[in-house]
Amino acid sequence: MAKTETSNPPSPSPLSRERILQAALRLADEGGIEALSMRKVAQELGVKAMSLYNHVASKDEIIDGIVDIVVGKIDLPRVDLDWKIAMRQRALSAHEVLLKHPWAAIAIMSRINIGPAMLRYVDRTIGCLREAGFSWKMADHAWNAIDSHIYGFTLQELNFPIEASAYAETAESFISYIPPDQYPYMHQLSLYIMDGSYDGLYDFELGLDFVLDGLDRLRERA
Amino acid sequence: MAKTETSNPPSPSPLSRERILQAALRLADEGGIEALSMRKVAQELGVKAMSLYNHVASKDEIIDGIVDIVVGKIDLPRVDLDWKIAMRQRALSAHEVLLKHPWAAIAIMSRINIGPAMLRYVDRTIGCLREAGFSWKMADHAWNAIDSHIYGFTLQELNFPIEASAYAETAESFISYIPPDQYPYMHQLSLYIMDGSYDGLYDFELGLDFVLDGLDRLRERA
DNA sequence: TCAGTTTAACTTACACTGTAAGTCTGTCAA
DNA sequence: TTGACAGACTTACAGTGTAAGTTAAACTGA
Repeated sequence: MAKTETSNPPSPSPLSRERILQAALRLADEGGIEALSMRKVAQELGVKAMSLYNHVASKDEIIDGIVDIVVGKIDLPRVDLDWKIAMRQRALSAHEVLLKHPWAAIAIMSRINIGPAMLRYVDRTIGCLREAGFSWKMADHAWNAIDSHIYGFTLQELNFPIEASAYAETAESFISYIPPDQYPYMHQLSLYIMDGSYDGLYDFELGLDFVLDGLDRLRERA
Repeated sequence: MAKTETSNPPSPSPLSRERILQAALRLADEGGIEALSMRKVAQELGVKAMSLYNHVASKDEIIDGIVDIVVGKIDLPRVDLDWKIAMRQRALSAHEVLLKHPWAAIAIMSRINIGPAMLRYVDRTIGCLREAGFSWKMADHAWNAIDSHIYGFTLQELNFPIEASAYAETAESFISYIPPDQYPYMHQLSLYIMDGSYDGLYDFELGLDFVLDGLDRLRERA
């Protein structure tokens, strides 16, 4: 007899670690990481929860996996460029990627991640700084200072609306919690944001340049 | 008849929002925020879970409450000091407090917090900067840049051992994940940490000063 | 003093979570 | 044809937050 057409792919779409991670990533992007459950991932793939365990060891492994996928989207620093330009590009790319996956920054900061993309990312960063003349110790400190700004800034940003127009609205809805007699400065600032004389948006590059310039002076002194 | 001795305090230790928050804070400090459940908090107080709802609206309100308690422990910036000194003291105090309550940094960064301690903390910070001559907009940006460093640095730090000796051990346990051919720079750096030629500890004040110095130059230029 | 109201505890129940453990079925090699 | 195995399945358990209803004690006004 002729073989059935199912013999090539044993099922219309066989489960795999890759397909599970993609589905989980989709769910996290849509509803945040707290919307991620084994049952929902399974449902997304037309399968029961326990079937996932044939391909991944645990939910933690799934989260580690999608974190590494996201980290893999960050542009690696180019060693052929001036270190400051390379670090700036890397930071801007990281900032952009983390905004696209709002759950990711916290996931990265609250767990130890040693996926391949993360290791490559850190290795290239330290390498770029080392080649620029930083000592091992200073390269390590520089990387830490830059990333402190990337993650700290982005996390603060994610707690607030990104759009300037929404910002004025948000200020308006919060102003009732900020009586002028108790919190005079915050009250005043909120008024400025509400009447549009200031968009309230922060500038990622401002703090980034403070750090990069400081590192530059340190490098020249050495 | 004489009144029973229970008439003064109706029970040996009546439940209250305050007592609930203290118990929750204790639990979070001991086992992290994921160890915090309504049932465990209740048990800690010799009571059943649902009784807590007579005093707090939800688990979220408890978390908001303990976050605000922790924020309240941070030294407020003193307006009578030079802004840079005041901001440095505030940052060091925040860093110290966040290390004492390792769950708090993430809780602060991943939720909108408008408790009284937080409002006072932000108000005094903006006020201090405003009195130092920053415009409203620049005061806002300055506050954001400084806090990006505080939270970003502390969160990275919390994922790693604080003790120098533990650092070398940690490097040793992770080195097998870092083959030298794939991650040459990280491998090298790990070796330096393992053999003790570098303690691997980061310096909170390094990045902090980059930000403060950058802000200072901005202020002088205005 | 007694009835009525209020407070704050209680129990029960529901829908959800991650995952340990065991079962069934279809494909392939020998 | 048979045995192995992979990969799906079901069931079950201990945990979660909290909606809903109940009970018992304490305070209040007549």
